Amino acid sequence: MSQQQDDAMNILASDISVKDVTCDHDHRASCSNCRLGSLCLPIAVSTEDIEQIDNIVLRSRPIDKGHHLFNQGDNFKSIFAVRSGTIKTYSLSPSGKEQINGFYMPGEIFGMDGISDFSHASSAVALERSAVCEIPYDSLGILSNELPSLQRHFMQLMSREIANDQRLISWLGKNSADERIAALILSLSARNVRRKFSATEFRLPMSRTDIANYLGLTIETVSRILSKFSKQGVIELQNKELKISDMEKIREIAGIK
Amino acid sequence: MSQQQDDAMNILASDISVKDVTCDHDHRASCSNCRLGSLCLPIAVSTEDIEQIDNIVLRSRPIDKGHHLFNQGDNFKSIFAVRSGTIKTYSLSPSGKEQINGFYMPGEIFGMDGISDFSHASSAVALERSAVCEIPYDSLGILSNELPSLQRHFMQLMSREIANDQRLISWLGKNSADERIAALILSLSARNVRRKFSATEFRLPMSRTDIANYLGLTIETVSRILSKFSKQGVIELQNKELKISDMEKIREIAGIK
DNA sequence: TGGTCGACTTGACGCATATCAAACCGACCG
DNA sequence: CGGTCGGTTTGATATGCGTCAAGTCGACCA
Repeated sequence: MSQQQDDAMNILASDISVKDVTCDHDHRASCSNCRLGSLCLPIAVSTEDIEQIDNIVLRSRPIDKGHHLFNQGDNFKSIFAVRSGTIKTYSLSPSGKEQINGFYMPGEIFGMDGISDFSHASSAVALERSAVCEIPYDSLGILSNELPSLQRHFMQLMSREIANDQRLISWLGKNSADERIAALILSLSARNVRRKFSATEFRLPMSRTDIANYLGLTIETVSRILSKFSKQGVIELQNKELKISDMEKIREIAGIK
Repeated sequence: MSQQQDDAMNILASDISVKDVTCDHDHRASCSNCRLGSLCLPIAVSTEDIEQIDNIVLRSRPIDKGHHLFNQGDNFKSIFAVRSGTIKTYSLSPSGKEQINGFYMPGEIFGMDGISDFSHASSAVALERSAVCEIPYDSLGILSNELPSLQRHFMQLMSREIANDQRLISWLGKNSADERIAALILSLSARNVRRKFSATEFRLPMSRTDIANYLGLTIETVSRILSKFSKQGVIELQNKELKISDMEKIREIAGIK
């Protein structure tokens, strides 16, 4: 593996936070100087407005791998933005089966499924050491009244979540295991690009089990298909370090997504 | 089939609109006297507020079966509420395959996937003669500033859409064809109940092809399973007229949803 | 150094669902 | 009345993925 790749991986895995968060309550980072700003905040929001937002956002100390931000059924108080690391959300069916609803990476917002009935419909857990910003929903509502652009932005965020979910529904419904996995790889790649990292080399932050669960497959199938892709030369994979060797081919497998 | 059932079917199929909409521009029906009011409007909204909402809502003449309300890629202007009939939304993959995203019945809201980038991510078509209320998004934004409860309600609606989609993701990912079909039947039944109609006898407003597409199955599998359910005596089915004979059994098949 | 454990890989086999093909049925039309 | 057509049902066969089982690899620890 190249040094350049190592660098990209390290940046991806640890991102902004690692040095910032060594103190218990890190209030130094703010929305205005956050490197993710334009991803998570409305572009339309002016500098003064950002300061107001800053005032309501709570910044947590780092969340260790495996620790929960909230659990299914908890009272809904806040939505969250990922600052570093990866968060997965999942729900348990009445019979106790886990279903992963999404993976959230830096700059992405989650927890919006709790708004409708003031109780979280899913649980959120850190897949690696992560940091998040917590945005209390009450404060957000009040602030939205003063900042129409903020309100619009949140509608847009929720709308995007809806569109994303519906795209996932399409994949799951009628695509083969090959297509699903290729599509996931492309999704991770695109989100990496959005954060100005490599489109072709990154670390899979989740386990094979999580990938399988998310895509509605078994872990064996995921493993087999990743091996097949490797043998075909479209990817290179060592543990969780992924390199896309043939982007065109991946797109083709995914159905030109 | 009983007379009572016939009545229920007719009401379900035609609902409020048929007599109202024979004139070209029907402005008589209003949110305040709409029988669906409490389903689609915020319960918290007061009577005076409803009048304000009334002012921004456009009521369309009936949409004939097969006609579109909007197409994928169209500029986003409004969201819609179903007054009568059934609307399906679907998107086309780059390769041209259709994927149905949802079926919307009276009192339900759709079109919210267009907010994020001002362009509809899906198309909406009437499965039968239907009527809808169109709510211009601009007016809604302005009005929301004056009516905080309206804004909250819309956040809730979108949140519910997210939660619904995520539930669908769970079904599609890891459930058998039997479970999917049983779950769809239960969903239709529950939505009927919500509108104060029969839980056990109603008309399937969509074709077998649509059911198959929505659930990620083939039409043959859908047909076979519906036949099997009939033979087992858990449902009775003649064309699109459905009667649930053994609700417990359906729940059991669906996995106690 | 060797041992254990969890995450992952690989192989053999079976089943659920897709695919292919044909027949049925009601609606509409000449 | 017969003919055609779209939507649906039913049957025979193929296959993709799940299931079960065994094996590999790396991390951690005594």
